[in-house]
Amino acid sequence: MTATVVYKINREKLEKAAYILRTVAHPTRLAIVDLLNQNTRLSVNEIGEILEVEQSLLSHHLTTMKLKGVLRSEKEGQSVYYSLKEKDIPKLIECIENCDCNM
Amino acid sequence: MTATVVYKINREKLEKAAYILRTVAHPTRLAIVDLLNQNTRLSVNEIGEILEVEQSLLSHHLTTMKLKGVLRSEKEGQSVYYSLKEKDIPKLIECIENCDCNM
DNA sequence: TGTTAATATGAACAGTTATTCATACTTTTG
DNA sequence: CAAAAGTATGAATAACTGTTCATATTAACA
Repeated sequence: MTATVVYKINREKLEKAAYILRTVAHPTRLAIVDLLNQNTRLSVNEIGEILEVEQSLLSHHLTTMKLKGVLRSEKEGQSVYYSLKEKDIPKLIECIENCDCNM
Repeated sequence: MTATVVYKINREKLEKAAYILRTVAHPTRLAIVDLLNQNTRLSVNEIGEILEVEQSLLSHHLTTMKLKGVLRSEKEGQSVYYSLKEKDIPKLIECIENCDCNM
C-alpha cells in the first residue's frame, strides 16, 4: 500500500539548502558568520585575532565561504574585508542559538 | 592593534550547532526532516516510498539521525516508526524554504 | 628598493562521510 | 514452521573535507 503523503520540497531546493548548510556547518565558519552578522565587515586579520585561527586556515575558510556564496570581500590596501553576502544565513544561526535543545 | 570586538558565542555551543547542521546538511536527510515535520511519524517503508531511497541507505541515514539526537523511533510489529525528536530543527528548514536567496 | 605586513594558494595527508552490497534479524502469515 | 516483509548491520570503497606547511602575491613604508 502506498503512503498517502505528497512530498512537497523539490530536489533542487534540497540540494541548494544542503549545500549552504554544509558550507556553514563548522564551528569556525559558524563563528565567522556570527561575527560578520554583528559587525557588517571585518578584515581577515581582525577575524583571525578574535577567533584565534591560524592565518592560512582562516584564509581557506573565507575563500570557501566566498566561493559558495555566503560571503563577499573587498580589498582595501593590504587588507581584505569580508562581509555577509546573504542576510538569511544569520537567521539559521539565530535558530540554533535560541534553541535550548538537548542535542 | 587589537580589534575592539568581543566575541560572544562560546566554542561548545558552536560545536553543538555545527554538529546538528552537519547531521542535517544532506538533501535526503533534509527531506526526511521536512517530511516528519508534516507527518509526526512515518515508517521506514513509507519514507522510502515517498523519497524513493533505497532501503539500506535510508536505514543508515535514519540510524545516524537518531544517533545524533535528531530523530526518535518506535517499533510496532515489523515496522519502525520514526519521528522528530527536536522540534527546533524544522525551523531551520523553514528559514531555508522561505529564503529566496540566490545562493 | 628592500623589508615587512596582509592575504592567498597549492600540494599533501589525515579524517570523515556517503553509498553499495551482502547478509542478518525479527515479526507476521500461510 | 517455512517463507515473506520490514528493517538493521557491517565491511568495503569512493568521495569529500579539514588542516598543515611551504611558498607566492601584493601593498605599504623606511
